[in-house]
Amino acid sequence: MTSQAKSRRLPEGLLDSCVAAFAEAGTLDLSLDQLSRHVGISKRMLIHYFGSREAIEHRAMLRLEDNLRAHFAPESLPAGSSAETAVMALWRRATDPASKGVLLLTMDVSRRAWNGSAAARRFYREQQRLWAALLGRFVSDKAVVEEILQVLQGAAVTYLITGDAQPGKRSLKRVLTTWTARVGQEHRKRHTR
Amino acid sequence: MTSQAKSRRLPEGLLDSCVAAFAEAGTLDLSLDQLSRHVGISKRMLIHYFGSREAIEHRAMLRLEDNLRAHFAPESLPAGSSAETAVMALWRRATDPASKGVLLLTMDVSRRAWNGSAAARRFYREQQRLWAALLGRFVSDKAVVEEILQVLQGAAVTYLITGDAQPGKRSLKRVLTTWTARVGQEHRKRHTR
DNA sequence: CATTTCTTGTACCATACGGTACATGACTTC
DNA sequence: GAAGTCATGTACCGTATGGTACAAGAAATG
Repeated sequence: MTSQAKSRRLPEGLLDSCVAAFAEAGTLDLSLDQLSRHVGISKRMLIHYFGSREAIEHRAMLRLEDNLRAHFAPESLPAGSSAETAVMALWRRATDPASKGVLLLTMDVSRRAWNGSAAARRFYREQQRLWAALLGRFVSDKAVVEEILQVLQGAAVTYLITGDAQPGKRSLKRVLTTWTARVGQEHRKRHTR
Repeated sequence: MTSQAKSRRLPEGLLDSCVAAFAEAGTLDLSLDQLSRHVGISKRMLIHYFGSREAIEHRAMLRLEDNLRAHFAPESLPAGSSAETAVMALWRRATDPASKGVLLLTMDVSRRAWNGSAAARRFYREQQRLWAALLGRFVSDKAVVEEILQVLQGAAVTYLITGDAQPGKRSLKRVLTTWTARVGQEHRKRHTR
């Protein structure tokens, strides 16, 4: 017997309902009873379909990963836009009130990651990779991409706790403008030398 | 009857033992049974002294706040050092393996803050204020202080999850060097104009 | 010394959790 | 239509949790 002991084929939309419930709760720490109430199916059947609570969490993470990949796809950004407008668009999308639950949920997964959950760590790594690739389309300097990633994470924490998205926005803008300024400057130097 | 229903005078060192146990666990989510085992006192007596589980958490947060204030006191930094060396020293201290539990614990409090706990929110606000004041001693530009705060938080998340303190270190250094470069440049401009 | 108050251990309670046993009915397949 | 499989509800189990009842010593206080 391999790792997945048993997991029947899920009814249409069940997994999405679970992810939606988790997002609304802003955490994966929903009891099976609460979850079952939310998705309109008995706890009994949840276990029946998924096999275990852990399996629910695991599959929910995978599905969330897919959703995020679609939500933050490169194509969804205005093509050919400057780095600054692109990052600002990303930040606006991340802090969209309608997506707050999703942001909370991803932060909850991050917590599980720093608490040692292997699945959560995988999720985090993948998420970082996704964002790095996305940013890399607009920012050539890898060090700057790295810095933006750090700022984004910190800004998300600040936003979730204080409800204020402005500090993050300002910091991101600062990073981008100083970078573009420096790049332009080096350009000019190289050209006038 | 006011808010604190009952809380006897605590035995010497009890609160510190609790904070130490929380730090070792890296979270406030320790059951009373586990906590009692750690501090060598019965669960019965924990409730007796503190009044409730919630009170334990609350007082532990306050004590942790004191500890951090002492640990990151301005005097503890090399006086008259440059902004960069100061921030690097802070980062080194924050990511000291011996303090990993404390860092985990503060992040756990942050999680409680974004989950709505009023006490945790207060802790977070105070913590931000403390760091901002500390950084303000070395960095005059408030926007830069704000940015460093965001980077620090993001860097802490990255460090806790991946175990790698280098990305944070690099990003912090980047912020500082570009800032000092810009400041020096403006200085020169102003002087040579 | 008698009485009251404080301290502590043991045993317990109610609740919530993830998960299961079992029964019952529906559906398929020969 | 008999036999087996699947889907589902109800009732339950074992465990962990925060917290309490109660009793019995220990210490203070008249």
